[in-house]
Amino acid sequence: MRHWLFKSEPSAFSWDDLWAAPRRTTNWSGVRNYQARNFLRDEIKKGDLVLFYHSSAEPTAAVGVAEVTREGYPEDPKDPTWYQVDVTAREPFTTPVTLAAMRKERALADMVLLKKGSRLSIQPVTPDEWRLIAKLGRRSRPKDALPPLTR
DNA sequence: GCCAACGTTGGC
DNA sequence: GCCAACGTTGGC
Repeated sequence: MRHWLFKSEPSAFSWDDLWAAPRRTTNWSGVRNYQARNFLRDEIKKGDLVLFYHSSAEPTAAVGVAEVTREGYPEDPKDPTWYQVDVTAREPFTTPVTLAAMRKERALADMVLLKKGSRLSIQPVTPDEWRLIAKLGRRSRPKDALPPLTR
Protein backbone atom coordinates (compact mmCIF):
# COMPACT_ATOMS: atom_id res chain seq x y z
CA MET A 1 0.00 0.00 0.00
CA ARG A 2 1.33 3.40 -0.97
CA HIS A 3 0.78 6.91 0.25
CA TRP A 4 0.03 10.06 -1.68
CA LEU A 5 -0.72 13.72 -1.28
CA PHE A 6 -3.50 15.33 -3.31
CA LYS A 7 -3.75 19.09 -3.50
CA SER A 8 -6.99 20.95 -3.73
CA GLU A 9 -7.85 24.60 -3.44
CA PRO A 10 -10.59 24.62 -0.83
CA SER A 11 -12.39 27.41 -2.67
CA ALA A 12 -12.87 24.85 -5.44
CA PHE A 13 -13.19 21.62 -3.45
CA SER A 14 -12.43 21.36 0.25
CA TRP A 15 -12.08 18.57 2.78
CA ASP A 16 -15.50 19.55 4.07
CA ASP A 17 -16.92 19.15 0.60
CA LEU A 18 -15.54 15.63 0.47
CA TRP A 19 -16.82 14.87 3.98
CA ALA A 20 -20.28 16.06 2.93
CA ALA A 21 -20.31 14.22 -0.38
CA PRO A 22 -22.48 11.12 -0.89
CA ARG A 23 -20.64 8.21 0.73
CA ARG A 24 -17.90 10.77 1.50
CA THR A 25 -16.59 9.94 -1.94
CA THR A 26 -15.69 11.88 -5.03
CA ASN A 27 -14.03 11.25 -8.35
CA TRP A 28 -10.73 13.12 -8.40
CA SER A 29 -10.79 14.54 -11.90
CA GLY A 30 -9.55 17.56 -13.76
CA VAL A 31 -5.85 16.84 -13.32
CA ARG A 32 -4.09 18.26 -16.39
CA ASN A 33 -0.47 17.45 -15.79
CA TYR A 34 1.13 14.40 -17.36
CA GLN A 35 3.23 13.36 -14.40
CA ALA A 36 0.22 13.53 -12.11
CA ARG A 37 -1.87 11.79 -14.75
CA ASN A 38 0.60 8.93 -14.86
CA PHE A 39 0.30 8.47 -11.10
CA LEU A 40 -3.48 8.38 -11.41
CA ARG A 41 -3.40 5.99 -14.34
CA ASP A 42 -0.58 3.65 -13.41
CA GLU A 43 0.48 3.77 -9.80
CA ILE A 44 -2.33 4.72 -7.47
CA LYS A 45 -4.11 1.60 -6.28
CA LYS A 46 -7.29 0.83 -4.42
CA GLY A 47 -6.58 0.97 -0.70
CA ASP A 48 -3.78 3.52 -1.01
CA LEU A 49 -4.05 6.38 1.46
CA VAL A 50 -4.14 10.05 0.57
CA LEU A 51 -3.26 13.19 2.47
CA PHE A 52 -5.81 15.80 1.54
CA TYR A 53 -3.92 19.09 1.23
CA HIS A 54 -5.41 22.56 1.01
CA SER A 55 -3.39 24.79 -1.30
CA SER A 56 -3.89 28.53 -1.78
CA ALA A 57 -5.61 28.56 1.59
CA GLU A 58 -5.15 30.07 5.02
CA PRO A 59 -3.41 28.15 6.27
CA THR A 60 -2.08 25.81 3.63
CA ALA A 61 -2.19 22.43 5.32
CA ALA A 62 -2.83 18.71 5.19
CA VAL A 63 -6.26 18.43 6.71
CA GLY A 64 -7.25 14.79 6.61
CA VAL A 65 -6.83 11.27 5.31
CA ALA A 66 -8.75 9.74 2.43
CA GLU A 67 -8.57 6.33 0.83
CA VAL A 68 -8.51 5.40 -2.83
CA THR A 69 -11.70 3.44 -3.45
CA ARG A 70 -11.50 3.14 -7.21
CA GLU A 71 -8.38 2.87 -9.32
CA GLY A 72 -7.61 4.99 -12.34
CA TYR A 73 -10.23 5.21 -15.05
CA PRO A 74 -10.53 7.63 -17.95
CA GLU A 75 -12.51 10.81 -17.61
CA ASP A 76 -13.73 10.20 -21.15
CA PRO A 77 -13.77 6.54 -22.27
CA LYS A 78 -13.63 7.67 -25.90
CA ASP A 79 -10.47 9.67 -25.30
CA PRO A 80 -8.45 8.11 -22.51
CA THR A 81 -6.01 10.97 -22.17
CA TRP A 82 -6.92 12.10 -18.68
CA TYR A 83 -7.53 9.83 -15.73
CA GLN A 84 -9.32 10.04 -12.41
CA VAL A 85 -9.56 7.92 -9.27
CA ASP A 86 -12.23 7.83 -6.58
CA VAL A 87 -11.31 8.86 -3.05
CA THR A 88 -13.30 8.46 0.16
CA ALA A 89 -12.76 10.59 3.25
CA ARG A 90 -11.59 8.53 6.20
CA GLU A 91 -10.29 10.77 8.96
CA PRO A 92 -10.22 14.51 9.46
CA PHE A 93 -7.09 15.66 11.26
CA THR A 94 -7.78 17.12 14.67
CA THR A 95 -4.87 19.46 14.06
CA PRO A 96 -4.22 20.47 10.45
CA VAL A 97 -0.57 19.96 9.60
CA THR A 98 0.41 23.25 8.08
CA LEU A 99 2.99 23.75 5.40
CA ALA A 100 4.93 25.85 7.90
CA ALA A 101 4.87 23.01 10.43
CA MET A 102 6.10 20.56 7.82
CA ARG A 103 8.97 22.86 6.92
CA LYS A 104 10.10 22.77 10.54
CA GLU A 105 10.48 18.98 10.49
CA ARG A 106 13.91 17.90 9.36
CA ALA A 107 12.53 14.46 8.60
CA LEU A 108 10.29 16.02 5.96
CA ALA A 109 12.99 18.02 4.22
CA ASP A 110 12.90 15.79 1.15
CA MET A 111 9.14 15.83 0.70
CA VAL A 112 8.06 16.60 -2.84
CA LEU A 113 5.70 19.22 -1.42
CA LEU A 114 8.57 21.13 0.15
CA LYS A 115 10.85 21.17 -2.86
CA LYS A 116 11.44 24.57 -4.29
CA GLY A 117 9.19 25.21 -7.24
CA SER A 118 7.31 21.97 -6.75
CA ARG A 119 3.69 22.26 -7.78
CA LEU A 120 2.74 18.72 -8.60
CA SER A 121 -0.87 18.25 -7.52
CA ILE A 122 -0.61 14.47 -7.08
CA GLN A 123 2.55 13.34 -5.38
CA PRO A 124 3.96 10.32 -3.57
CA VAL A 125 4.60 10.38 0.17
CA THR A 126 7.07 8.00 1.79
CA PRO A 127 6.00 5.75 4.69
CA ASP A 128 8.18 7.73 7.12
CA GLU A 129 6.77 11.04 5.96
CA TRP A 130 3.29 9.62 6.27
CA ARG A 131 3.85 8.37 9.81
CA LEU A 132 5.09 11.71 11.03
CA ILE A 133 2.38 13.78 9.36
CA ALA A 134 -0.35 11.45 10.60
CA LYS A 135 1.06 11.71 14.11
CA LEU A 136 1.10 15.50 13.93
CA GLY A 137 -2.40 15.56 12.51
CA ARG A 138 -3.76 13.45 15.36
CA ARG A 139 -2.38 15.56 18.17
CA SER A 140 -4.62 16.60 21.03
CA ARG A 141 -7.38 14.21 20.21
CA PRO A 142 -9.06 12.98 23.38
CA LYS A 143 -8.92 9.20 23.55
CA ASP A 144 -12.64 8.82 24.07
CA ALA A 145 -13.84 11.56 21.75
CA LEU A 146 -16.07 10.90 18.83
CA PRO A 147 -14.55 11.81 15.49
CA PRO A 148 -14.82 15.58 15.44
CA LEU A 149 -17.01 17.54 13.15
CA THR A 150 -14.87 19.12 10.53
CA ARG A 151 -16.33 22.55 11.01
C1' DG B 1 -1.68 41.37 -5.68
C1' DC B 2 2.97 39.91 -6.68
C1' DC B 3 5.98 37.03 -8.79
C1' DA B 4 9.11 32.76 -9.09
C1' DA B 5 8.89 28.47 -10.96
C1' DC B 6 7.02 25.45 -13.96
C1' DG B 7 4.67 23.21 -18.10
C1' DT B 8 2.93 23.85 -22.67
C1' DT B 9 2.64 25.81 -27.17
C1' DG B 10 4.12 27.05 -31.51
C1' DG B 11 7.27 29.48 -34.80
C1' DC B 12 11.38 28.61 -36.86
C1' DG C 1 14.89 20.17 -31.74
C1' DC C 2 15.32 24.75 -29.81
C1' DC C 3 13.55 28.20 -27.14
C1' DA C 4 10.72 32.49 -26.43
C1' DA C 5 6.29 33.54 -25.17
C1' DC C 6 2.57 32.51 -22.64
C1' DG C 7 -0.58 30.67 -19.09
C1' DT C 8 -0.88 28.48 -14.62
C1' DT C 9 0.30 27.26 -9.91
C1' DG C 10 0.69 28.41 -5.43
C1' DG C 11 3.33 30.53 -1.53
C1' DC C 12 3.76 34.77 0.47
